[in-house]
Amino acid sequence: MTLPPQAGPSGAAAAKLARSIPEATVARLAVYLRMLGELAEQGAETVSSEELATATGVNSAKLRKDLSYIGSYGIRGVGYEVAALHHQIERTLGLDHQQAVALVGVGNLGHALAGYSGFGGRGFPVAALFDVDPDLVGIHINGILVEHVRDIARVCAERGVTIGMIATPGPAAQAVCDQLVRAGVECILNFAPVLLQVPEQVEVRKVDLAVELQVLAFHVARRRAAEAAPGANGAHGPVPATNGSAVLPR
Amino acid sequence: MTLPPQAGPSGAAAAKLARSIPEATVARLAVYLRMLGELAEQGAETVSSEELATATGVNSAKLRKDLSYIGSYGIRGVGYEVAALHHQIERTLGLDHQQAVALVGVGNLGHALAGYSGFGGRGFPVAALFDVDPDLVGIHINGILVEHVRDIARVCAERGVTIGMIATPGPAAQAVCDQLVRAGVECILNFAPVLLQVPEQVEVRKVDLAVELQVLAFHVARRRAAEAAPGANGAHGPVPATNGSAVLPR
DNA sequence: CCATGTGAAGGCCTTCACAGCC
DNA sequence: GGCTGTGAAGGCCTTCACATGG
Repeated sequence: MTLPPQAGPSGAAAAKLARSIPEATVARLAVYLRMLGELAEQGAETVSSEELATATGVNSAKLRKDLSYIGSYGIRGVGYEVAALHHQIERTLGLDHQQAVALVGVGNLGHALAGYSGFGGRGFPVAALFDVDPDLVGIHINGILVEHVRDIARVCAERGVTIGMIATPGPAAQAVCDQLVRAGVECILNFAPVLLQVPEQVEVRKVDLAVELQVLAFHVARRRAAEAAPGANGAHGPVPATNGSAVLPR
Repeated sequence: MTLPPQAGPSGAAAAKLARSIPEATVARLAVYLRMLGELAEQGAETVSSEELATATGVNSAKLRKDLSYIGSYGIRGVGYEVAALHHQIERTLGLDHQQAVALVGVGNLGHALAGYSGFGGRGFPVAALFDVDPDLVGIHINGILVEHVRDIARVCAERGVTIGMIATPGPAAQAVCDQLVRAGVECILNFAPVLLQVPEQVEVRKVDLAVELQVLAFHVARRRAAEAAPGANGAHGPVPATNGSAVLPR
């Protein structure tokens, strides 16, 4: 939001990236990208904003505005060329280069993440696994060796890891985070229920499953309250397609 | 900010819940709640908005405004009583009643979620597990029997399930969702990478791990572009604690 | 004609700044 | 004196509506 990324000017491969794409838009671009992949598989050549918007659950005007941030790749009167748009979004999201991911903490959740095909299949090969538990260090998960947390710096540097995922218990998370930062990791996806302290240049996103459930619990409670008190306003008002947001900043 | 919260009218157990708490606030209340729990364990009696805000990574004014939606439980010149505030937030989020959760899909991710202690420990006991795989149906995970998806309606009704979690592959998700809805589930947490079609009264939140990584990848790419082009603005501008949001509405 | 791309309006949320109360 | 609670201002994002162009 500060920091207008200043387009890569010189050369034929001038990256668009014109000026700061809103965070909300970036998240949706990833969603559009997946749907475009599916459409391509189905043999579609073009999509209209209306179609793509409906398929991904957004308003078509919003979709067009989102796409306008990455340039004008639509054809008026026709729509968007599926393959070209797919390619442009990939470029914008930086998915034209693979990004090696390191996962720290292969307990319950971490083990599942290590085996999650949604990562490697989408350009995020899990390049390293770490834990402190002697029972885990040395084993292989999905063909990847689990190494000791103390080797984070060396291993991440060797394998060019750019993204770290933390799935340790809360109390261990900050120390692990510090290690990752020291190893030069620029972005961290944090599953531990703690606020990570990082230098400004490091980007953190937090996924908090307990918070997700609590937000849902709130909606259950709200509905019950509305049913119990039919008073005043006709309180059965439909859920207004609220915009959930539980991935918190650092 | 319409309608000043109007204290509980009739009866002792008058539900507060005045009028629509912003969605963003609800998510943060859950975060405050966890921190209040930790503070209570450490023996703290009161916290100031400044302390609680710093500990949870938000602005203190925002925190006070958030708390103002659930009523005035602070003491001017002092702060908030930890135990009382904890209790009020629990009430607001509907955590004073346990909510039974059903999890459909105990493959990779689902298996981890079934064993995730962060749920049961926070008032969300996993009351049922479902899958279609004959190798999985019949086994126990964490002491819970895996049942066949075809029994969703009966089992959920029997056990009073109010929240469903879908961790199936994408193509299976919609059918499972329909089953859960038929079983009377009001809220769904969806880990499958598809847009679920539900009746208005059902609330869906989506957690999409691939999207999370793609958003981070974007930031890596952005930073690289900025480094490659030292032009114009002194582009090392710090990442401004962006507000990630990747849990999407239905 | 039909669908994109976009200025302008509107809404929600955050931040400021200070009055009010302990 | 210190900290809460909140009107007001500001910013980001969404939505509308239409000019633009294939």
